[in-house]
Amino acid sequence: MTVEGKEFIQALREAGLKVTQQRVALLSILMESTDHPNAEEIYVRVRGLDDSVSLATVYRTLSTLEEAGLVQRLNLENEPARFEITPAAAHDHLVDVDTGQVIELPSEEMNRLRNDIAAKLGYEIVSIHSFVRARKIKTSP
Amino acid sequence: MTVEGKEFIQALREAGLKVTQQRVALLSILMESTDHPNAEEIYVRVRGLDDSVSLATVYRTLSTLEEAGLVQRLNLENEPARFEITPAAAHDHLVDVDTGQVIELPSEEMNRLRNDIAAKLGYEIVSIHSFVRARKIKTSP
DNA sequence: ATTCGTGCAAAGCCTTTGCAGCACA
DNA sequence: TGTGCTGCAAAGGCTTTGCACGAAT
Repeated sequence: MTVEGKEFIQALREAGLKVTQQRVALLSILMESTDHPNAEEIYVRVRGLDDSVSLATVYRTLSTLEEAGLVQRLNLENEPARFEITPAAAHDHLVDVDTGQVIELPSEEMNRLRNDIAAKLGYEIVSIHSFVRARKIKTSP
Repeated sequence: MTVEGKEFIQALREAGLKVTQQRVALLSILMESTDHPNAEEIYVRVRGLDDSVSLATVYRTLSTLEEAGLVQRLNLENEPARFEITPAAAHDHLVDVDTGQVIELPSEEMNRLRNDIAAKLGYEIVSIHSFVRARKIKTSP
């Protein structure tokens, strides 16, 4: 399930979830965030829209939305989980080891290859959780 | 840095680490484990060899060895981290969503492709952290 | 009117850390 | 002998949960 524009209100209904102001606020924030924020960061941003939202609800909502397939969780290392709206096409992530910045790595070829490998073992992929830690290559100074 | 046989004693020295019985015990256990155990499981197994080892040391040693490149940490979802001896060739993992079993997915093509993608963005890969959650395909019942 | 979702505060789980003593180099 | 490592127990960080109230259907 993918979400675009403000269609997430309908997406919530389709998932059998109540459309609460907290969920709308959280999804709005997540839609306009491109930096893969963690729960705490989402919490702060959401409170800019609706200062009644609690951190517990942020966590609960993120889990609920993840289960509904609207949101994807990134488990990087040595830091709290980050989140993004489920992208139209699955993609890997690149984490810059020096800056911590997260870059998306869309690649159909990658997805195809992964599916093939799994299929050969008799599996169908449910979800992908992939990131590389990488460093900027120094171009001769 | 890769470890084979009982060469890990030398590997420890090369890393500038003391060769303690706790580290030897832990590495021995990890070498003979193919199921990607977590810290608690490693702890139990290590105590079979040396019942003086504490859980704190297991955690500390795993972190130390990871930093030295001898051990690799797998951060799956909703479960404690799992560990493996750093494999000769990097590989992805497949997690069976029904059984929890972890299967290794070696693929040179995958690694090559990933390197190319990173290189095009001006990055060199430091480490790969990739797994898919997947389900066995039902062959016509 | 029900049911589901929320806020608050407390608890939980995995992991790390301070300190004093011990083992390896 | 000196430095690094360990065990113990306590603390820490992120996340979940019990409960009573409130909001969405």
